[in-house]
Amino acid sequence: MISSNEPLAPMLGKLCARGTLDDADRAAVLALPYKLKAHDADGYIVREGDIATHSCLLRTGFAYRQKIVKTGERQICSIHLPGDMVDLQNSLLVVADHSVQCLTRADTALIPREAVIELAFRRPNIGLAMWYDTLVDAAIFREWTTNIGRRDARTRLAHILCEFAMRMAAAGLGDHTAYDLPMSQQELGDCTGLTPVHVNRMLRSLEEAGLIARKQRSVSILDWDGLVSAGDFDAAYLHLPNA
Amino acid sequence: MISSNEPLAPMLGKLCARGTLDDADRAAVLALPYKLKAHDADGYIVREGDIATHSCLLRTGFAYRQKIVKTGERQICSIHLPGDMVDLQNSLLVVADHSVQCLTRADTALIPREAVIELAFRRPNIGLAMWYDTLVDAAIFREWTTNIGRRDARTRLAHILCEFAMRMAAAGLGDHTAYDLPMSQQELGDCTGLTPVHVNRMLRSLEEAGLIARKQRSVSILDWDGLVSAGDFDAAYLHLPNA
DNA sequence: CGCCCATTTGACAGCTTTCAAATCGCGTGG
DNA sequence: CCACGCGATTTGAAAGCTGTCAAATGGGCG
Repeated sequence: MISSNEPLAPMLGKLCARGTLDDADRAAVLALPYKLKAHDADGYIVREGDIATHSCLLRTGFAYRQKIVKTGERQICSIHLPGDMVDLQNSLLVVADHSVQCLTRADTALIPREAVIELAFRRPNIGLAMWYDTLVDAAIFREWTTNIGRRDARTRLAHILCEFAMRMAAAGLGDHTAYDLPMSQQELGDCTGLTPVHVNRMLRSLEEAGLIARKQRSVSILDWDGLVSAGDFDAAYLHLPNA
Repeated sequence: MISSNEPLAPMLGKLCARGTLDDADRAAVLALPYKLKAHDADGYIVREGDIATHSCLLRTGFAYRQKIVKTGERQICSIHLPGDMVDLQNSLLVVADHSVQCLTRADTALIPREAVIELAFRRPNIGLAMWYDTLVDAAIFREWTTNIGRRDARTRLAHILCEFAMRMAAAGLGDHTAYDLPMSQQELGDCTGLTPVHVNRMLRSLEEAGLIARKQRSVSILDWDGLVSAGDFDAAYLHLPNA
């Protein structure tokens, strides 16, 4: 068993969920060179336009990908949990087409880009798991496009609450009926293409329907099946291993 | 030089645009086993829920990825041009989380999934180019999420017209000021999260502003800079090689 | 205790949708 | 070569979901 105080252990856990790794693969992952870094809430991990030199593992804390439009509004394209490899996207594409920013204080491990690529092809099991992981990210992007493009506000919010519940549970951060959501209603709006005012109204609607309860930013799901139905949610796109 | 009547030649062209391939790599790509298939307009290449056995190269014609929501409406998540490897996404994820459908009549080459993966890891240059290609797809998904979530209807349409123009030109299907768009206004609406009626009005608005001209489904861009500005368009996310 | 930011609420405006009908384009058949 | 028919496009009017603006309330931190 791998000691959990290995800094790269969360990455190993993620890769094992995305593919099949043998003992030598596991050791190779933990042997990657890295540099630890701490980030404040709202700190940037990557800025749009950056040239990638490192790939980033989110060890603790939450982060999100965002793009800014002409009017100054922003769109959050995905949320990342502890254990996520936040930046395989940008680091292979070289020039970052979006920013990655911290939602909370966070600890990361920066791994040189070349070391990641070298490992991916030296040990195909690992490479396939990493590739798979980036494709799951892509599947989530597609679902978010669909969510914003073709669902009404209430359904969008119910959907995203279901997604977070499933992913938090899969990451071991709470079961799928209760979790702490480290996001403001403004940020929820930036995820769903809504204004914070309307997010507030729709959350209240979900609460009044008895589907969820809120206390500060912790969400309890009182009626999972009801929320799944209200959110038109089908977890297939998350490609979770034990589903 | 590779003979252009090699059925897999379009794939080679795409991969060369996504990475650096030597002669042995090129020969290995063309040596992939494949089966040719013809599709009618609206025919399915992959259906949501399918178990992937083959990866698909779009040799001629246009295709799109789509997801259907509870109300029966659909969201188109991306458009694919001749030469695109339409299904690396689904074939590595195993269970398709979305459908791929033909916009026009199309010819494809089906390549066994295992052969693709084996080649990717046997020849890292090829693997990296394929991985890169899936990441560019992901970058386009993010931009579409942003487009739909945070831009108004007119801007969305101008943006998508710019994207098509750049990609058509990059694929050698017209220059970036005129191209044939094989989509109905209904389908444009499914790309942008709009109704066909509103697509019609906004296209007219772009036309009246002197930015574009339309004749049937062929689009002429009269004022490229104006359309780029109206569409808040920055081609960086397309990660085109010669940009 | 007091400040600051997030949340909440209400009234109103507006962009986009909805519903319907007319027009146009184009392949088919006489 | 022209009439017919069907789907796509176009247009108008009205409804509605979501956004905007503004102010009140609430909670956390120094």
